[in-house]
This record gives sequence, C-alpha cells and structure tokens, in this order.
Amino acid sequence: MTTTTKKYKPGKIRERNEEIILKAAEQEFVLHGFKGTSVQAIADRAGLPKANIHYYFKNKNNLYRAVLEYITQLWNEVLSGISEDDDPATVLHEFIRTKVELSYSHPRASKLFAMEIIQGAPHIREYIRSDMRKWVRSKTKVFDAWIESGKMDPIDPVHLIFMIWSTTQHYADFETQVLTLMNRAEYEREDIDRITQMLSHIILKGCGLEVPELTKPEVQLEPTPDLVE
Amino acid sequence: MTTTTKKYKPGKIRERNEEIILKAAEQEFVLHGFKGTSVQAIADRAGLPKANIHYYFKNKNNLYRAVLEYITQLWNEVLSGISEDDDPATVLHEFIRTKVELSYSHPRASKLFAMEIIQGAPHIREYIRSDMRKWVRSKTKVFDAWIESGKMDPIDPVHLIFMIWSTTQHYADFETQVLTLMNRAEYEREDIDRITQMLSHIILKGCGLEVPELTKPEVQLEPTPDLVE
DNA sequence: GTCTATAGATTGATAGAC
DNA sequence: GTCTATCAATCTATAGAC
Repeated sequence: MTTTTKKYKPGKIRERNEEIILKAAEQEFVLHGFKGTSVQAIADRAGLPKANIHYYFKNKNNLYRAVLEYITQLWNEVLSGISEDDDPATVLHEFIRTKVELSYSHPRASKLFAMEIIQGAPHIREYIRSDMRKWVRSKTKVFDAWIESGKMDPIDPVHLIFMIWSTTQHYADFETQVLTLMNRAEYEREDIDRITQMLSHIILKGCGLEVPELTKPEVQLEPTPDLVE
Repeated sequence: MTTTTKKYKPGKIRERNEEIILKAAEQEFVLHGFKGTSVQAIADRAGLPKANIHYYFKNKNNLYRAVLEYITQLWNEVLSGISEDDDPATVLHEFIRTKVELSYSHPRASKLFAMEIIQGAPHIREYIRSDMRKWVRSKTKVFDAWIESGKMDPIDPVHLIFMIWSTTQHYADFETQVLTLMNRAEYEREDIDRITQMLSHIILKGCGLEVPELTKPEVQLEPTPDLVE
C-alpha cells in the first residue's frame, strides 16, 4: 500500500488548509465586511501565520471571491428542475422549505451574500446579471404558465420570488434580531418546521392555492457547518 | 433686528456641519461597514478636513452611534397607535404601505440598519432588547386579540411582523439585486404602488382577510434624502 | 471653529531563512 | 510548505497654529 513515492497524497495538505482558511474567512467577513476584515484576523482564527493566507490565496480579494463562489454554488442548486406540468402548490412549498432549510444550515453564507448585495454587490454584479437572471427567467416562465391557465392568482412571478427569498433569508440574516425578540438563544428543529409551515400557509393561500398537508422533510441539514461540510 | 451681540445665530454652524457629516457618514458606513469605513473617507465626502469630524463627534464610534440613533427614531414611528377595535385589514395594509414607503424614501437607513443586525447588532443590542421588544409586544397583543375573536387566521403575530419587515425592507436592502434582475435603473412611483398592492394582497389574503380597495396614499415621501430631510 | 502636521498603531503584502 | 521579519501605506486620534 504505502509505496516509497515521494509525495504521499499529493495536494492533501493544500486542500485541508484551504478549507480551514475559507471557513475562518467566511466568519470574519460576515462580522466585519470585506474592507473591515484584516488578513491577520483571518489568520488568527485559522490558527496560521498571516503569510500562509497569502501563500494559498495570493491576496485578500481572491480569498473573498473564493468564499463568494462557494455561496453562489449553493444558491444555484435551489429549485433546479421544475416544469409547468408540476403542481404549483407543491413546487412553491418545496421552494419555501428548501430556502428555510438553507437559512438554518448555512446562516453565514446567507449573511455574507446579503452584505455583499447591500453594499452594492461590487464583487458579484456579473453573477447577478447573468446566472441569477437566467435562473429567475426560467422560473418566472413556469409561474406565468400557471397564471395563464388559471392555476393561481395573477401575482407578478418576479416579485413572488423576491417574497420567498426575503421571508426565508430573513431568519438567517436577521437571526440576531429574531432570536432577541423571541427571547431565544438559538433556533431549534421545531422552530424551522413551524416557520416553514407558516410562510407556506400565508404565501400559498395568498396566491390563491390550496394549502397542502404538512409534509415531514426527507432531508434535514444540521446547523452552522456552513462553509466546508 | 441684527444687534451687536457677539454670537449671531448661536450653534447654527454646528448644526449645519453635523448634518453634513452625518449624511456623509451614513453613505460611507453603508458602502464599507463600520470597521471598513475610514474617517478620512467621510471627511472627503463631507468636504471637510478630517480633524473637524473628530471635533464634532470626538471619535468614529460616537459618529456611528449618532447615525444609528437617527435611524431607530425613524423605525419607532411606524404603526404607532393601534387598538384591537381597529380593522385588521386596514391596519396591516397601512403597516405594509408605510414600510414600503420607508424603503423607498430612506433606503440607506434601511441598509445600514440591516448591516448592523447581520453583523450581530454589536451597537444596538440593547435597543432591540428594550424598545424594539416593547414595540413588538404592544402590536402582537392587538393581533392576538383579532385572532381570538376570529377576525383573522391564527398566524403567530411575531412571525407576521417578521414577514412584513422582511418583504418590505427587501426592496431597500437588496435594491441592487432587485433592480438588476428587473433590468431597471431605479424605482419609480408606480413600482412602489404596485409592490405595496402585491404584498398587501398576498399577506392579507394569506391571513384570511378581505383584500381592501386600492387606496391612494395621502403622503408620498421623496426618495433618497435619507438622513436629514 | 478651521485646518495642518504628526504621532502611534495597524494594514496588505513580500522577502527570505528554515 | 511554514513562518519570522519587515516595508510602505493607511488607520484613528490629537496637538497646536491660525
């Protein structure tokens, strides 16, 4: 098994360290923003000397973009394949459920993405203009078909997507406010299920759809691993 | 009229300069966060030497808190006096309308507040725990009474408030994303009215309330004055 | 009240020994 | 691949002339 080849498991160290750095970077960037985060702070959190960060990612900008890239990959997977033959209520409910689940399992990813957009999206303008716009177009096409065939109220599909994004991401982005106002330390499983049910109830009913039976989600992600599973 | 008193219009200069600085500070803090914003950048935007900022506000922290204080004052005025004798549909519609209006007239205030909370609300923890919690308690009491008397669906009032906050603030905080995806340069009056109508339709109907007739808002705020009217 | 000059700490990034 | 030492630039804040 263990031959005498020079490099045992090549690139394994690099891979491991890059993950450690990315994880530390995500936390610092959420706490202080891109400009407000020092490479030293990331290094301290990662338990590595500052020079190693530059060795692996060359500069702060590259590191930030690497973190954002991971997040956009996550976002792209939501509601991937739907068609106008699907049931509107089922699809919308699943959309809401998945997004609430993501807010619970990857709160920091959601927060960092939100901060980037609030500040004017200087690093992901192009992503929004291309990939994200394509994603929205493909979904609105299906929603429009549902409306035309009288399956749901004539709600502008783009704004319906905004509504689902905003209500679900709110529980990740405004976590501090939500938990403080509810006098709670952290979310629990039951909270997530109740939030999903409540949002689904209002939005589906508000769109003129039948509110479906409660469905136990098949996959339940664990909280806060965020970057690097 | 103009007597020979030493100080003509005392404190007038101070008042004017503080406003200029606050306005410049708000813009910079939104763009780069608290840590990422330099006093020099604020001074440049205000057209004043850096030392003057310290003369008026002593340090960066005080300046930041002054900006936040202005914003929390704005937030406190929303939905100030309601009672369980009021009509639920009317109150909720007015709540939604006012918040959309605020997103349009004070987008930067909304953004800065959002960033502060996303980063863990380090400067306004106490405000949330006291004033904001009181505000929420007083509203949920009324909502609960409506539910108990069968006037609306049994939606958890706290989460209903979160829903209205998130959906309305989204148009200010995620302005860049919203406008890019809609392929628009900026919001116009008609957008704001349509957004209000759409949100009101879904949320009221979703809560089991009658969707009211369209009402022309009495007061229309102009966009982007933000800090300092 | 205004503004220049500057102190003292921290920043992003690199060189070079190990 | 790791890490110390260091540079030039920038940071917050202040002292003090006007």
